[in-house]
Amino acid sequence: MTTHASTAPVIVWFRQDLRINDNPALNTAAESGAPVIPLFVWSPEEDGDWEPGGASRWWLHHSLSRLAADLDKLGSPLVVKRGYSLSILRDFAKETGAHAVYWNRRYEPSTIVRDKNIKGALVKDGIDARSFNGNLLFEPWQVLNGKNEPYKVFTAYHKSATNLVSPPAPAEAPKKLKAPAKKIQSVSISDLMLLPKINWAGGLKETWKPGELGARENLEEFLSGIVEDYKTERDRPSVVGTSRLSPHLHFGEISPRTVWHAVRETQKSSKGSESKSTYLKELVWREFAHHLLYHFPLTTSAPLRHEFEHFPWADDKEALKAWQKGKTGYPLVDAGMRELWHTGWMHNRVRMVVASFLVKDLLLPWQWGAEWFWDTLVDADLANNTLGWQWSAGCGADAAPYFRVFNPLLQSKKFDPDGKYIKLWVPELANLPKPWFHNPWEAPAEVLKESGITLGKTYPKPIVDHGFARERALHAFKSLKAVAAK
DNA sequence: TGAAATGTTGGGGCG
DNA sequence: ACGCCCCAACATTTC
Repeated sequence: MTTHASTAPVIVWFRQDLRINDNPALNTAAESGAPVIPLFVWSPEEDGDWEPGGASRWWLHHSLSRLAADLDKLGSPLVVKRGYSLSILRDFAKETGAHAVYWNRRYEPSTIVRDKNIKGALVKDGIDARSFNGNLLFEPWQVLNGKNEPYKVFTAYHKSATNLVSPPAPAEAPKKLKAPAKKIQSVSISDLMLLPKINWAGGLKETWKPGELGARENLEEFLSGIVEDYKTERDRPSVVGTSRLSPHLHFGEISPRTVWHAVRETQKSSKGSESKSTYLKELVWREFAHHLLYHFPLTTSAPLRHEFEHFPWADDKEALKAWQKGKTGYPLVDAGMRELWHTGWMHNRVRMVVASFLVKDLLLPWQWGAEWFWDTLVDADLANNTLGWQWSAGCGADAAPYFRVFNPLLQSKKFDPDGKYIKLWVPELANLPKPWFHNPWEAPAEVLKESGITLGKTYPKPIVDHGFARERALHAFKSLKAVAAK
């Protein structure tokens, strides 16, 4: 095959690396001097229980369009296909005479199995099938403790990982790509039917710019000042105090190496060094999530701590619905759930609050929350989503102890003191004066009347009393310990 | 990356 | 001047 290397094309199989910068698979292909065929295969069935949800599909549609435009400019258009990855890759390699297929790794359990299988089949066909690390700072198998086992505690993982390797500097995009000699059949991105049939994506469109350029812009804006106060401002949902890179990182529109090095670079020269370290640590949390998913693949649906299999979860679909719709009667919770529904994203501080509320106040299974987030988040990511929910439920690695129950009222007063966030997303409370927008159920009758609010009509009464719910949750947890002791 | 309950301390009012 | 009490502020423990 090496004899054909300059004329036989290389297929670059795009997946969750929808960018042309710092893309090892693409760069290796371009540097080989051979014609490069960029390929995307839409095969959601292969994601098993975790087919991309509605918000993710919307994002993917737009991200693919941007990638296609960038690849056009580089000289070799994106080929889009629909079907089973294995048969498409084999047939397509045959059809084009490709001698190689390159891709960047993904780490979801079902993807790993699939990709291993594909690699084996392609190699059997005599094809140079190679995978690269384009999506992580540290490979999950690189970071192990003294006993050669995966870390289960973040601080230990963080220390070990950052001591072990310093992430390589990002590589630039290829200047141009050699196109294959023959024109190649492709379906159009619209044919993949990724966009919703009913147009509910208006809020997403207002909020986001999918694609590599949008990712760059968010990074630039973050670096131009926000990052310096990240440590404190990241906790205030009414403020743009975070990088808002999560969906871009999920789809690989920007590499974690790029973000890591950009932040490190400014850390040398300007202020906010502590805040920048805090941010870098968050990037390592993302790594930790992938590390855990790789080593504990069952945790997408089962608790890592087995005693939680016996947890007495409630089975209340009405309560779930109230939570999903942002009608729990707790303004901060409702604001978060409505922000999610409207924008496909939720501020991280509020994610912790709504997750705690679902799991501890409503006693509903964390898996229900994970599924809802999966469908509604534009940054839905199996590793991060799994870690987040297991952490909130107290059943995961390095999880918040179960008795750590967030008080939605205190969180609201602490992090949204002026109610800006609440009033943005729960406009029916807009006229309520301080402090009653935090806790309308405790507001004097005349205040409610003046603000045009009738509890139970214009805004719900709390669906559960937090004080009672907290005791109930602690009691449920105690029963679990009793079972575990037997 | 929690919150509530309980314990401790120390300043000030007051007899 | 002194002891007592109250209570806010802070610290520690517990869930």
